[in-house]
Amino acid sequence: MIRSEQEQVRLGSLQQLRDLGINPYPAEEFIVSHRSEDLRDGFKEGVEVSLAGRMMSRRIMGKASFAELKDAQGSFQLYLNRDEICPGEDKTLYNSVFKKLLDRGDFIGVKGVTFLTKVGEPSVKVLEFKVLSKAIRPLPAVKTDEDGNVHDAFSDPELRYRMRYVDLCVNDKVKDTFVARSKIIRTLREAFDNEGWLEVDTPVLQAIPGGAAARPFATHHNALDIPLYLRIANELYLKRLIVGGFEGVYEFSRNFRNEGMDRTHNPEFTILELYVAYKDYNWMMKTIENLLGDVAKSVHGGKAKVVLAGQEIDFTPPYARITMRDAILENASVDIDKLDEDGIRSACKKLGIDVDESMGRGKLIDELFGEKCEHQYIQPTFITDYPVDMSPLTKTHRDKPGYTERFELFINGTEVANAYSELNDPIDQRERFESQAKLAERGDDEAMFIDQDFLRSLEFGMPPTSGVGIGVDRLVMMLTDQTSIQEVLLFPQMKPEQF
RNA sequence: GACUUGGUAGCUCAGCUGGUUAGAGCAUCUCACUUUUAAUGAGAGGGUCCUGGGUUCGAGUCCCAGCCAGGUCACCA
Repeated sequence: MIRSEQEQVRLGSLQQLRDLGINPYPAEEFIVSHRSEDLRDGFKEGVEVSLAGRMMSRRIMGKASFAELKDAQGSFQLYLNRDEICPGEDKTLYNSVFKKLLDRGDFIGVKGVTFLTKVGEPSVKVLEFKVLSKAIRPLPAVKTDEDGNVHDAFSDPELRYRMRYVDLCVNDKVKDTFVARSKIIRTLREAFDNEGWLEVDTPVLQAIPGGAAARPFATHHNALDIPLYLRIANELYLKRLIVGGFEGVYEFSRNFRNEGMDRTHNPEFTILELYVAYKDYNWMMKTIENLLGDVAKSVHGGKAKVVLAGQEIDFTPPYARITMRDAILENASVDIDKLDEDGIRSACKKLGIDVDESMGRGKLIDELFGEKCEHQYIQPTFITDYPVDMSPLTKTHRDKPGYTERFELFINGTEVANAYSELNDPIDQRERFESQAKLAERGDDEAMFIDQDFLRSLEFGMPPTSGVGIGVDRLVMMLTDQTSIQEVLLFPQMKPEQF
């Protein structure tokens, strides 16, 4: 293996540490008394502390030095004085070990006493230090000046995503994004648990990849000798649990779709699915807008207004509600209620939308909405009442024939949530699956598979239920002002690197 | 999948119509420096110019093919 100059120097230092009897990778615990931010809060001088972390920078001034020690909370300044580190004649520990053999990026543990420097910087005067782990590769040397400008940022997206560990070490804002992601998920989970809804785990490996229309990843089970698929959705399993008597179930579901990748799509992604018995989609709209208002506040210090791509998004409920028919009427001047399938098809063609004969009425309406409407909805907006043939798992509308009780939530022109009054009529559900099968014959490769066991479960009776799926990754993007899904996934999908 | 932009030192980037030994800042190494904080001063080393072909007296630069990434589009109800 070819090593760079800097790596060779570090490997040499590693050997010299060993020659001095210092284990660069010790096994024993290092007791930490404080972490950086805790120590800074209510800082007092003269406190004995022990800290551990990564040494991010050093300023050596002859017989004294300063260093930045970075832990999970932040950074803290260390002060080292030769004669306090080495009270006797032997100055090796300071002159050789600290000044020569340690490098930026090494983990060290220190024991010392807190004090304020001349310029008032809270610091630890180090009396003892210990090598905890030697780094062989140099971290990028990112520096921030007194005005907060970042110099020589580690910014190449390919390197950042492939080596997220380095990204997290040197780009503090990256860590903040993932802390926010965790907080968003925790806030959602706490809200559901407070309602008494049950968090469940359902199969990731499925024999029939149902609940959505998407190309699955296929695999094979050797012992059973059958094909299995990574789930594209978990919806049909959660409904079986409502049949089984749970009145509220939810799952943070990692789903897998074998499709294109772009700024808002990764092959694996997380959907929060929630199903609550005896509720309808009107109740779900209220629930979702209140929930997202609270989630926004939880990550923005009590404020429900967030900035996303330079625009302010207000998560304060209530959110605008508009039917799909009215949305299309407003944005494309087409009244879908007055047109049959062929009428809508020719309206699409006039608007320059690419359509073909395999598309049914619902699919045509969906194209029309996707092309002309959805990008208009920047502030949180519920689009309601979708055509029945695009929504094979949704209850028909209580008083609008041909439509369903479904809504999607759009924020910043992107779909964030999709919810229904769930279809619980087993006869109707069977017919819907059959018409999906007909669409498939007609050439629609996104039509759903028929899941006979799911139909059987409905025949045992499912209470009226409302369900929702929330795109967790997209929600995190919107609450952390990120425009790429890769920025909210710790390890976004990449082509394998050649070593 | 299509189009497009890019790939040069550990990191961030220059490198003109092809022309001596490929540059800068930070980082690294050596020396100095006992309160600095983008520490400072002096000096030094460090390169598969993404890979493979081609054109040419001569290629980081031009051409072809490939690899990887970003962006846009398609796809993803």
